[in-house]
Amino acid sequence: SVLVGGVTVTNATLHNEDEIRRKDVRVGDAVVVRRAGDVIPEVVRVLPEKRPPAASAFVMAATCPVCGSQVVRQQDEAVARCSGGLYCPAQRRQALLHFASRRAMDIEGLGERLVEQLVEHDVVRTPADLYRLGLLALVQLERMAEKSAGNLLLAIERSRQTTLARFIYALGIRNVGEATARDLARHFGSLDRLLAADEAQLL
DNA sequence: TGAGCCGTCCAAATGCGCAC
DNA sequence: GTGCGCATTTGGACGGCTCA
Repeated sequence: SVLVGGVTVTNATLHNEDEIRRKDVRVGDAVVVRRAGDVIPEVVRVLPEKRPPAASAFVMAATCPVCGSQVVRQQDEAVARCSGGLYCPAQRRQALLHFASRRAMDIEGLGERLVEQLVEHDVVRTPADLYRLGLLALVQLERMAEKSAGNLLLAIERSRQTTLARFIYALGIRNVGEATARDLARHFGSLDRLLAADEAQLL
């Protein structure tokens, strides 16, 4: 951690692998960090005069550190992704977090720590599993007593009453954000018609 | 009861794909 | 080329809750 403008910074973004190469950032380098906006810390440049002799170049991992699946980077894309899909616990966690987020299904109380536990204990594998959760399973978890468990179950129940647009957005399909989800919902009108359109496309 | 934990929200910047 | 939408990044404030 370092102090930048009176704020402790523990991590700073470098955007992607290409950016690391463009700025020639190596492991062990001293760097200049600036705050973009209120809080976002950004690595601006390297201080070459402070580079340790043993500084090594960054090498992107070939396999996912969580599930061991191959790391794939499509041609013309900047991002490298784990190819494990929902088999990968890290991807499962993020899918659940996105599903529950306020702008998606808005399940209050389902945050990072709780999702972490649900995935770790294999209680929840897909978002659909959330709707099969019971009080007994929840109160086994850390920092989850009856009050919290009850509140969470209520929030999950409430989320059943949602809009088609929110549901589509909650699925976490790449390149389908809120605006696209709204467009799809407006165009198809119902989930059945959307699914039917999908099947018609496959035939 | 109070300390500490947890979840949520927000800010600005940037990369990228795509439509026009 | 421009504009839009999506995704992602981090720290701090705040309210609700758990637990010793």
